[in-house]
Amino acid sequence: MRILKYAILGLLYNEKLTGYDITSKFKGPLGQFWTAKHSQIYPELRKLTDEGFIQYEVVVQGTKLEKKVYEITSLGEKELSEWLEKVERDSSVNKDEFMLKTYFISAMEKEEAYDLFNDQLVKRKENLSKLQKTLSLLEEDEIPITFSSPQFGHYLVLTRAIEREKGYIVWLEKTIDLLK
Amino acid sequence: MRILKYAILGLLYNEKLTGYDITSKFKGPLGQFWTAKHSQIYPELRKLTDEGFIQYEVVVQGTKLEKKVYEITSLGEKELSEWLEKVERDSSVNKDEFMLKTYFISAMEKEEAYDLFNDQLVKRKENLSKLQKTLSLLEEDEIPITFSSPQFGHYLVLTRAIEREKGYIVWLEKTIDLLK
DNA sequence: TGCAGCATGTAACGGGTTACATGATTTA
DNA sequence: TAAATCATGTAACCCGTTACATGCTGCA
Repeated sequence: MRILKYAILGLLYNEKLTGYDITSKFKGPLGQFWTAKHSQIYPELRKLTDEGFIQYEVVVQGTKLEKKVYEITSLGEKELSEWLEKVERDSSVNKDEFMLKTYFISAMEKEEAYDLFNDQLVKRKENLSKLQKTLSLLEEDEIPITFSSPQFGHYLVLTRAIEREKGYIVWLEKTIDLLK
Repeated sequence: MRILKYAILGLLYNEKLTGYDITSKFKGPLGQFWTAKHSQIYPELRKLTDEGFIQYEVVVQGTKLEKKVYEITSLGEKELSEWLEKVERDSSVNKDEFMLKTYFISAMEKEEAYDLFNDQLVKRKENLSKLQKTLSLLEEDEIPITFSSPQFGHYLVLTRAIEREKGYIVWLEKTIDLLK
């Protein structure tokens, strides 16, 4: 129920951002666990502004380009806190089309399944190395990663995403062996 | 794009099922990676019937209760195969509300974060033990798990779900240690 | 006989994607 | 100067959830 609302409030908790910036954030590590397209973000920003959870300032870039720089209001911070405190009653299912296909593996030719699993293995490895590069960059910064630094959440999400990919890869390799 | 369509076709590949049966399937291990409510399933069954991918037979249960038992047509099998062969160009994001909150951990009180992580740990452990019980039952059956037995997909999905939960739990425990 | 589970549907609404649409700025 | 990127919006459509609505069957 309107989780995007909280994602935006959370992003604005630490810094002022434009709609475009928010869209970009979902292309980084955060995007491993939540995403939204700009076509969803702009109407949501409008709505949050109307509700008083955020406000914006028009900043002129160059000579003509007007951009809206959003910041969270105290009302918005309160709203964010309430969501953060609340435990979810039922964690939503992680839909995975590849695993759905796997469930129906008996309807495939063995060779076909082999190809499909190898393709998935390549993709997962690509994602893993991308994530590992991001982690290296984060660790290079030398900024100590402590609780209550905005880096901390970033770091936790990255390590979780990396471990998740590693686990997926191990399982894929094990399964590919069974298909030989 | 209409993945539920293929989920239903896949389920009907091995056995004849009613709408209710299909709904039940999503409550089992398959539901770890894909789900749908009956309110989505019945209209989809209607659509697939109109498209000629499935057909049904009315069976009377007891004295009055008429149920529709669906089976896949050869056209449906062809459609299913095409989907199974095709590699996904972009694997969809696994949305995870808990990880979204984690990204914003710097906006939480330490104690609050601690409670949240412990709650998640309990939930994940519960899910893990449920999955492990299901795996035991599957292995008790003594039916050899070979490629092209419908059990194989079931087995693969279960082992993947179990490994996924284990990885999540390890990460949660590691993070809880950091919060002490 | 009462209750859990079997069985099937529809309606309203909200979430999310794809496509349409436009224009400015920065950098190679 | 061309291309990539920054920047913002809308419209149509599909997917999915919640809620509404009904009735039968099997078992304790």
